[in-house]
Amino acid sequence: MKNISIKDIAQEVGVSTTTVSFVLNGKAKEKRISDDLKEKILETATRLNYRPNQVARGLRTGQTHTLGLIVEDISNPFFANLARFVESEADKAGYTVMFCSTENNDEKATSLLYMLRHRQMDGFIIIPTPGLKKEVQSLVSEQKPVVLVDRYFQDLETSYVTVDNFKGATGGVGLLIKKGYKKIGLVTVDSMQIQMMERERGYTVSLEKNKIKVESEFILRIPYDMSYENTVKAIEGFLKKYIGIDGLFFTTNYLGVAGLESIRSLGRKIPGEIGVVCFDDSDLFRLGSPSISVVAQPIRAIGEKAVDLIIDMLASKKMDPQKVVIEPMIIERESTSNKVMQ
Amino acid sequence: MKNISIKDIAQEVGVSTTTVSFVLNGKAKEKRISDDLKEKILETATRLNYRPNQVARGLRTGQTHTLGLIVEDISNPFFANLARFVESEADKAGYTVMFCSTENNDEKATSLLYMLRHRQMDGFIIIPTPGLKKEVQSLVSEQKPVVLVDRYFQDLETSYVTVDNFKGATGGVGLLIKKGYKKIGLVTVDSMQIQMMERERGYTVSLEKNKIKVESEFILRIPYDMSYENTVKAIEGFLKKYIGIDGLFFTTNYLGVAGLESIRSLGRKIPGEIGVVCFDDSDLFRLGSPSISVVAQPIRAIGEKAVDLIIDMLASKKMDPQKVVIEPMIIERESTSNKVMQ
DNA sequence: ATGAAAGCGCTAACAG
DNA sequence: CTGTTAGCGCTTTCAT
Repeated sequence: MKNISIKDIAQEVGVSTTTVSFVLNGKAKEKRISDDLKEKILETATRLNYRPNQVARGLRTGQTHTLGLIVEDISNPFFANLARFVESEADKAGYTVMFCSTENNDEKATSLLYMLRHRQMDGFIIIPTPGLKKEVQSLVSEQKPVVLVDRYFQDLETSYVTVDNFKGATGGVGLLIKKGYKKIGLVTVDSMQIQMMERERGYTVSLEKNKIKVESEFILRIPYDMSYENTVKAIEGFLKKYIGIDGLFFTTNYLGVAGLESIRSLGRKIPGEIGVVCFDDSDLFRLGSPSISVVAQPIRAIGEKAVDLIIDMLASKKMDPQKVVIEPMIIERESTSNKVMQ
Repeated sequence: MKNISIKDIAQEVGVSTTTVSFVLNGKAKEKRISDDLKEKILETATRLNYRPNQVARGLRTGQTHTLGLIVEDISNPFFANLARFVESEADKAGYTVMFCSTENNDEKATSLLYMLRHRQMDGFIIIPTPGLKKEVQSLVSEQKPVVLVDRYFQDLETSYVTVDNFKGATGGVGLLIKKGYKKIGLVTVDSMQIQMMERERGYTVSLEKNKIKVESEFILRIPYDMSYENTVKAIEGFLKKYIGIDGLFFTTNYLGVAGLESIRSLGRKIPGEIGVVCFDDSDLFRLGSPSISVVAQPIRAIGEKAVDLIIDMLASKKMDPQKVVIEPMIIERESTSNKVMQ
């Protein structure tokens, strides 16, 4: 059974494809096509089970009604949730989303971006890898709708949606300090990307404000591509080396997960021996025992805002950079009970 | 800056678009185009930064090199991981994937499937909703490459990839029995879908084989669309009503998560007062305290197999139904320590 | 060894 | 009120 086209309908009804196209695109009124004919065309389309070929339409109109979403890793709960909200918000506006994961690899990201461009995406929502600046740059200079999410490039004028990373980290570390933890370590990604730098800055400033000396050995930087097992080992080694550490701030979810595994395997007690706060929330942090205090990102708001910005750009044809910063939420749980209480 | 097309290259070099197309598609040899010309065309294409328009190519060739993946909920870790493996396996074969979530809603699934068809996907990997049989049926009868995953329709001949749900459930419940738990409850989805029916059958048969009477009140069925909060409450009520229950088998990950929350809020101890096994693995189950024994699905194998089946169909044009059943893994953890040991 | 031309399915300016 | 026609960018048959 071959796909039936607008031509088949035209033939069946005995009119031209133009007329059919007009009716099908709701321009019957505008083009003053008789109601009788309109009905007949509509009825025939339904009867033949007509499905417009979006590829052809895309070629003709230059609009595919598809958005490209480039994330770091679709299996990471943060990005998986983001994807879900992006998908449903885009759907409301009649757009579909094409997802891809970069694994934070520049080459992969670049080729993914090319691929999406070849496929004529109408807009791009991108969690950029560190070296993607040039590619994003060219997208912007070609006036394509782009919104960066989670991170951005400081010296590149683009729209972006991100959480206030500095404030989140300050709040998270502040919570540990408030509860009496004094020797607080930081476990972060070995990356110069803005979101991580800001979280680290939040950590540093929070300590300084509380007159706690910042010890650079208390900062552990894990390369992004380190395996899960090695990450667990690295954190174990770190904790064994700096016995004095009584609190830990993780700058992202998967580091927190690995950290919990390390702490458990060392047999240390949370919060008795070590207080813990992690950036990003998850089932494990919420329901694990003990539950883990977190800096939670309002993922729904981030995803919806990113889509809304793109849709606005598409509608208005104005690409002026919009910078949206959303407030994170500090959620206090068992992992930061008062230190003195222990 | 407008996108440059094959025509621009032809003009620049001073040949026809045909020649350019041949060279670009690696048919230079076959068409015996001179090496000089070939080089010149290639060089010009690179210099002008030519990017083929895949929409146009798709219209012409009828192949979009895109697969549609319809999952239940992209934010569920099982599906998020599946998506990731599907994506990377498809990428190896030069295909891109378009993801959509149905939320197990028939209408949404139907319209998503239409949408993907309009966009001329070359193949479909589908986690079907209960009422999607007709749509899948028509896909199959139109000789489109389709693979169902996680579940399938018993009276519809299609390719599918699924785990051995019966065996997994038997093993999971068997583990509880082996450890001395006698009054085992089942928390499942109120659904007639095959994967859930098989898991329930595994539960029943496992009890029967061990001469334990199956009490229908010990089976709690939660509607798919019940909110998380209400699910937690329902499980709490269930546990309060049937005090005798000393073991619980959850047929899917999100029910397990809700169940842990219920058990925690009732203050019951795992495994002291209640043993727990859940279908599907996650960070929470692996790292929570206590850790939870699970029936884990080899997600990577499932995703890769599904893609391979589609790619084979595409290559061979043979759509014969392939039925792949993969072995689940029983992972024993703290939540099923010997009952007598407590 | 290379090019002309048709056509994939759809839209829209222009004609009438 | 409806039809003719050109064309989106690409592939491919047929001709030369």
